[in-house]
Amino acid sequence: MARPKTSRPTERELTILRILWGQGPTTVREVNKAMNKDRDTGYTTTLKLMQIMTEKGILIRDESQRQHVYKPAITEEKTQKQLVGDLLERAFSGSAEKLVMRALSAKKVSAKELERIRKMLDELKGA
Amino acid sequence: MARPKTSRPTERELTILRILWGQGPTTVREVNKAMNKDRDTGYTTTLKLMQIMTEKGILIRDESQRQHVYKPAITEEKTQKQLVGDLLERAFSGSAEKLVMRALSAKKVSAKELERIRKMLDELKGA
DNA sequence: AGTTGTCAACGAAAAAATTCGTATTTCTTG
DNA sequence: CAAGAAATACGAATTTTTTCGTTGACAACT
Repeated sequence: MARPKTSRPTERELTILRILWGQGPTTVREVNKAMNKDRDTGYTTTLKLMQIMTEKGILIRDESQRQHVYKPAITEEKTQKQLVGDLLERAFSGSAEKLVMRALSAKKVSAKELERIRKMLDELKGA
Repeated sequence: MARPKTSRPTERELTILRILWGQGPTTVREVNKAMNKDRDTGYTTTLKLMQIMTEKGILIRDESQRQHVYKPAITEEKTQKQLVGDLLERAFSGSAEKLVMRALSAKKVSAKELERIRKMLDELKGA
């Protein structure tokens, strides 16, 4: 009777998406190879995950070759926006300020990056 | 044969944590009441979740009263930092800049908040 | 043609997360 | 004290997520 309804990618699905974002459209074998740098994962496990993701509409499959080629159905940008927006509500009750604060405390950020973030703030303010 | 150990709270566990952060230490009944504003949830379901969370060490239970009183075992700050740090790695390959950018595009943020975020950046730069 | 290697399809099973019914304990009130 | 209310404990069922073994298709090579 478990009943989640969010269309959020699961843990392993996100791993696959991250690999596809990094490498562009590719085959199960390549994804599985990248997967194994993180954690031992059987080939058929990766295959099954990607088949399920295709059924769910998370991936798109090109079957014109014997080795099917997969790519995300939704852009990296949209997925990331959805994920961070979701965390914003679920863990920060909607406070972007707090989320940003925690993010910057969780990870050391270079001065250069800080500068770019500041520029982004300026642009947002202008708009 | 599913996932290994993740020290990350699950979906429902996070819902409960958020309620406890907002209300302070409280009883199962109160948590369940708040829970039902989001989604229909039986009392025993909430109870069971909180019992499991106590076993896991996520919550601390005060049994001195008949109505046990629960509170988070870890601070809101640490949990949030862990969650956002985790998302940072899993979905943004460690780029805090990108995460902040997506966060600010996912949610409209007031000028006042933007100003406070800027101040935070200044302090980080100083340090 | 037979062997070998690679790949997708399928089904099943294990693990984790979620849900709730029932039993039991404890308190309250008449 | 008895009866009912309210709370916790226990156990099990259900759903989702993750994993992989097995099979069959297909191609390349001998």
